[in-house]
Amino acid sequence: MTCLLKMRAMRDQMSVNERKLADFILDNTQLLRDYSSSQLADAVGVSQSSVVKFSQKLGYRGYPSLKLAVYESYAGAGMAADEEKARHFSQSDSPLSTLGQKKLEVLENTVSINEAEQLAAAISAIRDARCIQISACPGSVSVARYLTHQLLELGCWAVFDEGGQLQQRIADSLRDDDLLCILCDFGGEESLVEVANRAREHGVKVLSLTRYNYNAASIHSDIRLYVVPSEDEEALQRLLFRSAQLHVIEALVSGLLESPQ
Amino acid sequence: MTCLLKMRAMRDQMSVNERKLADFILDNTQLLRDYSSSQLADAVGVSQSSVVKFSQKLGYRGYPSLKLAVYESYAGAGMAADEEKARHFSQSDSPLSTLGQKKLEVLENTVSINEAEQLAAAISAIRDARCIQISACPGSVSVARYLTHQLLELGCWAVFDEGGQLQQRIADSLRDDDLLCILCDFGGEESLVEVANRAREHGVKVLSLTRYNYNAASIHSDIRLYVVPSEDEEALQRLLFRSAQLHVIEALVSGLLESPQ
DNA sequence: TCCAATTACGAATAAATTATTCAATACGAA
DNA sequence: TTCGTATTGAATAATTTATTCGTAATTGGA
Repeated sequence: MTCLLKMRAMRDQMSVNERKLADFILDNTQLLRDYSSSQLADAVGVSQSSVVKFSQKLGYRGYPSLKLAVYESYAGAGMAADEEKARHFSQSDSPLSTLGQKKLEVLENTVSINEAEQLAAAISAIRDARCIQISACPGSVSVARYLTHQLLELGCWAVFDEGGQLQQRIADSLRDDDLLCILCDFGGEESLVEVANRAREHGVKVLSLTRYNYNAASIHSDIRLYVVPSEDEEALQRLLFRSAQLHVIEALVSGLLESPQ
Repeated sequence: MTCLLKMRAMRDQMSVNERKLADFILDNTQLLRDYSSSQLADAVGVSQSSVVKFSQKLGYRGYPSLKLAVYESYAGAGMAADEEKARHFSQSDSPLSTLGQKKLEVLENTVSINEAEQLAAAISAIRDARCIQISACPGSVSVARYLTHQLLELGCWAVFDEGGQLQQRIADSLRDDDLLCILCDFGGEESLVEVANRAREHGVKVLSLTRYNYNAASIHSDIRLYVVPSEDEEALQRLLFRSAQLHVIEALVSGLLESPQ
């Protein structure tokens, strides 16, 4: 900030050419980036040596130093506020970055809604379980598969009934040191609630990851994790929803990595 | 961020002197501020011309450009990244938020490394393809499955050979209006490159999503998407890698949602 | 108003920095 | 091994930056 400020402050006590330079730089700060001393001189209409002397008068060793100082100054000021986005998620119309914005929002909400103790409970439940059954509503099948894969990779005995026809049978064979994971969006899915209830009768622990609202699946669970859906158009909302589910799952996996056994 | 990232990513395929330079710059980024090309050359122990050539090889006009880019990169990292992340995900220390930190970093890097035009090309390639074969190295199988599922849900004719034994056969039956998607981490996987080459002989377009470096799979592709790996301990790195892959895939899906048919 | 005395300015030039050429050498694939 | 390619640094060209110096403009008194 200092450099540009200094220029503004001294503007009044400057000579004609110096003021021309100062004004130009203050108005076209970002142009300086790729101007050499003589280019700047031409642009302003002064001699190249004046540019150098101007730099030195402001206390810099020469033109390159001034240039850098101006750049620092500009970056410091502009970044924090408006230009930061542009720089940060550089090409702002790339699908990656626009999605990134929304995703960030959803993930933030998801982070803030889940209580640390529920997560911790989920992690130790998974770690301590003998077998893990995973059940999902149609919209979360791909996420469920992903979870299953990750758990198997970690050495957990996880099973996911792709079609859903065997859900009840598998649940019936669970024991009290097993875990049932339910993934769904609304949490109203009849069959899932049914499975959860039957499992609980056997003393099986139930973990649910659902949309954040008052729903049947969540109510009938011992451990409750949530996802906060976005407010976008339906298809995109589903995408973001799964993304957030995946985020929670990644958190579980990373928790398991940190505290193995 | 891009410049320093690029250096890190390319480090492995650099020549001796180039690597020396890269290492020095990565380790002493802030020193560069007041080093001339020959000072840097002396500090590293190479010739001044090597410094210039290094700059040019990385895509800059010359040493001053590189210097500025490094400076931007460094400043950008210091401000935007750190501060912003702190603001967003700092509330608690639950597994969700600590993971969030790292994840954000990886995603940011991934966003900044992928060119918008490559993404756009990927999206239209998927949209226009008659059939899409998906092939993946072991570490990316779960991601590949996820991608397959999403594409099927969008009505794209996608197929993924789980075990990998049929890869070649399926590839051979692709036509020139088809697409082959390759997902892998290092991109060296023999069989995948082989599949890509055979497919290309049939005029099939190849899209790759690999770790950001100079790798065989990427080279033999028409459309190249990348993921920038983190520097964490291995298991976590893999987790984050997949997460970033998923992010790119989500971007593709969201792109397809926006421009259907 | 006029006259030093100081300051500002730019052309010319010196100095420094950066970029290119080129020849020697190292490296890899055949 | 051999050929072709890539890497490297010394020499040098080109560009950029800094200084010198002479002239012009400005200031501040008589």
